[in-house]
Amino acid sequence: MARSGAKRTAGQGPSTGSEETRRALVAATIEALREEGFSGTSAREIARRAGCNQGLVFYHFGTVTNLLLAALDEVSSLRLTRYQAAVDEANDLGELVQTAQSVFEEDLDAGYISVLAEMIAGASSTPGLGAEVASRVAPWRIFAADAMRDTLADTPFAQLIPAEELAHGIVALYLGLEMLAHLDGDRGGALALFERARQVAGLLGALSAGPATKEER
Amino acid sequence: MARSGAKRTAGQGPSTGSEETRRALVAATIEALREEGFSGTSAREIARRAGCNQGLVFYHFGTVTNLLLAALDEVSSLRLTRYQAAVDEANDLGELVQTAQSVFEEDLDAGYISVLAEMIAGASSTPGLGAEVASRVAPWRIFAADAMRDTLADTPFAQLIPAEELAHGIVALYLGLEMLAHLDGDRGGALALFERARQVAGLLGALSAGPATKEER
DNA sequence: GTCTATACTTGGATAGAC
DNA sequence: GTCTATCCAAGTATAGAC
Repeated sequence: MARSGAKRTAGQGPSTGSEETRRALVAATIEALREEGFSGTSAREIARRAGCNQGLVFYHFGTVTNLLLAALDEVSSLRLTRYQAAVDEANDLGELVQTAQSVFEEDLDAGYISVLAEMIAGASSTPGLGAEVASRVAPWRIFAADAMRDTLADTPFAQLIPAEELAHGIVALYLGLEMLAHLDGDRGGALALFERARQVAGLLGALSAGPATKEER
Repeated sequence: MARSGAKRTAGQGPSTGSEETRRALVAATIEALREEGFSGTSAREIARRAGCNQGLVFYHFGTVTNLLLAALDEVSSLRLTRYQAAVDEANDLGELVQTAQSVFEEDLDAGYISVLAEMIAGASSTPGLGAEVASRVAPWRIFAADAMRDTLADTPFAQLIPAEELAHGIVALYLGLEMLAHLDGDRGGALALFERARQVAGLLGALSAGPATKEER
């Protein structure tokens, strides 16, 4: 709401009024990117969703573009943390795919990947934005590569295809699946693929590990 | 240029002045979508590139959105024809991947998939546009499914994963690879993947067909 | 830090001359 | 069919009051 009252703990507590507004603006930007797309995410639309005045966008972030990037930073940080936690829980390829599916559905529901997709697509329209977005997408690829490396370490696939190449493909596929699912409001196609991947992963796991079921490490 | 002179064969030849202008506008729209993105593709920007007046966008297409869709139709028709020809030439999975790679580079150079990506991303910002875009993307999936079916018909993969599911993934991957390549102006990641896919395809082909090299059908 | 008001620009769309 | 001129809405950004 960003009104004036509601004084904090006075000693500049964990979140000042200013920080509160910044946060509200970032959250509103994520929301707007997801629901209105890049070109629909104007300073006025953001402020409306944040429940504050349009001028605050410029006071706090200077330009709309900066706020868009702050939103992308927020999403990136939020999701990479979540992805890491999810991957840490997975013990084999099958579990990794299973985990990826839950996370994918979260992303779809919350529109996080929409934010990414809108920023990538929107980057063409603003000089210099492409590089900024690219530098924020890079960690996603690094994360995916690390995850691939860890999970495929002692399987024959590590020799067949390098983790970096596979990671590039995984990120691209994830992005593409999100866009298609969002486009026709139907995640069925993507979910069927995850299901199939899980099944194939189980099959491959059984083959490469031999008849032994677990604890062979 | 869309000026008045240059009379045609008088009997309403293969392209009247009107048709010429429509074509110029569509071509300019494709160009603009690729270079300026969805939000940068305004009636004025399009007219500037077409070398004609801004009002003609509305005279010929009613709204900018209609012109955008006409551009998407053009790209879709152009590329599906090309894809079909390419697939018809391929005799096995390896050749199919090889063909897909050339076509992918064409798409990247000409920006055709950028047009698709921008329209998908931009659809969020205009009510009703999503459905229009979706109906124009559907043929791509159908095409991919048919291509998969034909190529995998007598391999064990046909049993392992249905053509429709695979097709959905292929389209998503293609779209995602294009967006990433366009974002950081580097197609290396995508090309490495194609290269790897070709290699794996060769390996799988050899396995599933046995030691025989060709003409086993 | 936040709000109101406003200057300036760009874009969608139409009217009317040619 | 095409162009010029114009209206109106929406967007970015800034100034100044509170």
